[in-house]
Amino acid sequence: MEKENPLMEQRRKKAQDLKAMGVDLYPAGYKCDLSVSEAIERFGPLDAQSLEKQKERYSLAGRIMSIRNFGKASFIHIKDRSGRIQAYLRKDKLGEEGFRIFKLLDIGDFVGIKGTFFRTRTGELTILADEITLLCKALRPLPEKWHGLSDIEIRYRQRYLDLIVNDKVKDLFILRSRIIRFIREFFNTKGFLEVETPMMQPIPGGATARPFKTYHNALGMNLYLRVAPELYLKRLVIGGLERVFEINRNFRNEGVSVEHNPEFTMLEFYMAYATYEDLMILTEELFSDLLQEVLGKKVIEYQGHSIDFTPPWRRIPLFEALREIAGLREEALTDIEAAASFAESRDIPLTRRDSLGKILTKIFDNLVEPKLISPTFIFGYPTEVSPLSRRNDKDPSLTDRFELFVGGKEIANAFTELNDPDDQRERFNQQVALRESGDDEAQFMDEDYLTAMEYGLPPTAGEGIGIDRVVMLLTDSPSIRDVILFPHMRSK
RNA sequence: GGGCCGUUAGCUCAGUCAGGUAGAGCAGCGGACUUUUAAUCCGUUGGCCGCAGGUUCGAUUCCUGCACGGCCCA
Repeated sequence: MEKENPLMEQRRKKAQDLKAMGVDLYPAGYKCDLSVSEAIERFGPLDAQSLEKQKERYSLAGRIMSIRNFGKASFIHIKDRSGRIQAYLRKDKLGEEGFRIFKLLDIGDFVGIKGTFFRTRTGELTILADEITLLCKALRPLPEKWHGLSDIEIRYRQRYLDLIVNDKVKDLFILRSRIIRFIREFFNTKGFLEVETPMMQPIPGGATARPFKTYHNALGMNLYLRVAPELYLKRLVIGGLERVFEINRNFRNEGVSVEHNPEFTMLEFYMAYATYEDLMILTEELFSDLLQEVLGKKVIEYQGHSIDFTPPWRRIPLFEALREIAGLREEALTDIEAAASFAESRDIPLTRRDSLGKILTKIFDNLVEPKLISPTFIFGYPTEVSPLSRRNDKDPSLTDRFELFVGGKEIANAFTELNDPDDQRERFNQQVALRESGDDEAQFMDEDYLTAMEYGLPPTAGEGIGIDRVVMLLTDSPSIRDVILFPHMRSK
């Protein structure tokens, strides 16, 4: 157990004194007449004279955030979920004993306050307390009032302190919640059914990523935390649900960075009878409505860039982007040697087993992706890197797939689904071959999914959108850790 | 995994270049103060200087290793 610092000893002493006076340090509940914002809404518009006439008493509750003492009177600010408000405590109003109890309270304690509202000399709406009730004694001191809490490590590890002290952090997570609520409503309105599919899967599929492994004792089997819900959602489309979506966590066993957390929130949705081109239009509508709803505008500022989401967005074939933006010569698109030497000339590291598609992907990630600031659909991905996507009718070496890039980040991945079970089997076989040659991100053979597919997956298009990255964009956050309440950290 | 940077009081930070046993503001504690709001004024407590070694008469400071964090790269 950690040694208590002197500040905590003093607080414990005060707690003892309060207890000795018969004060309950941790009472159950408190009846609040108003939240802080309701109080401000109701009494904020009134001037000093009209407030004088209001004789009704109201109760509020919150955490003490500051105390300014004046001998026989004090000003404090208390904060609840909705805001902060000042309270004025006077010895002649609280009484001898009430004031003595108040003097034993600290910043960080929760209190209930009952009284009437008035306006101070400087015009601030304030509750004049005639009763103060301790609701919870805090034994540890809060971070400092002026500089607040800025140590990034403490902010992430003890997010509750960050939330108490940094109002902007609270606002950000409220916005995150509104974003997710809007997305949910958007899909519900369009006739999509929200579903939940397994987080623990016997065969991890649906994405090119390394899974976390776990073990089920009673069943005596290995399970994997899902890297994507994709194959289960498509089983539901086979089952006739036709329009489904899921907003939930995916787990990928990879390093952490400003753009990666091992568990992250993904939206996936599937729409029968649609194509990936229909999804481009749907995605434009989703974002443009989302921004209008939660920000009231369609243009955002992200890390110094102004980004306009007004549709339509740019659509660039992958190979054209590689030529025009990365500066790759035409022949390197089909010649692995030329592509590899181009990559090496730009200091892009390759491994020996990298296929042409992999090399082109790496060139894209390094040279094109960072430059795609305004919303851009890149489409026409090679079949070999798209094992679940339908082949393009005109060029079967490519698939009907797009990725959406905004602010130099990949935000969404979508395609017309491969629904030919024989082709799917071949693609799985290729993945298995990759895995056997040492690529532990390659996918597994999934016979159960193939069986489902043999019953008939209607023509369908599906898309995944990284929710954390969307929240990063809309809150101008440089790191994914800023938009996840409890980002993963090494244990100390 | 590699490179660079950081870790000093509850919080925010000086001090480290040039080694001599640690400072400020806020918070806390004591005192004055019944309309303040970073309240003010007087006084004052508080530190394994991330951890472990090494060099040295002496290390928060120099060296090495480790831990945790940040950024960049893989």
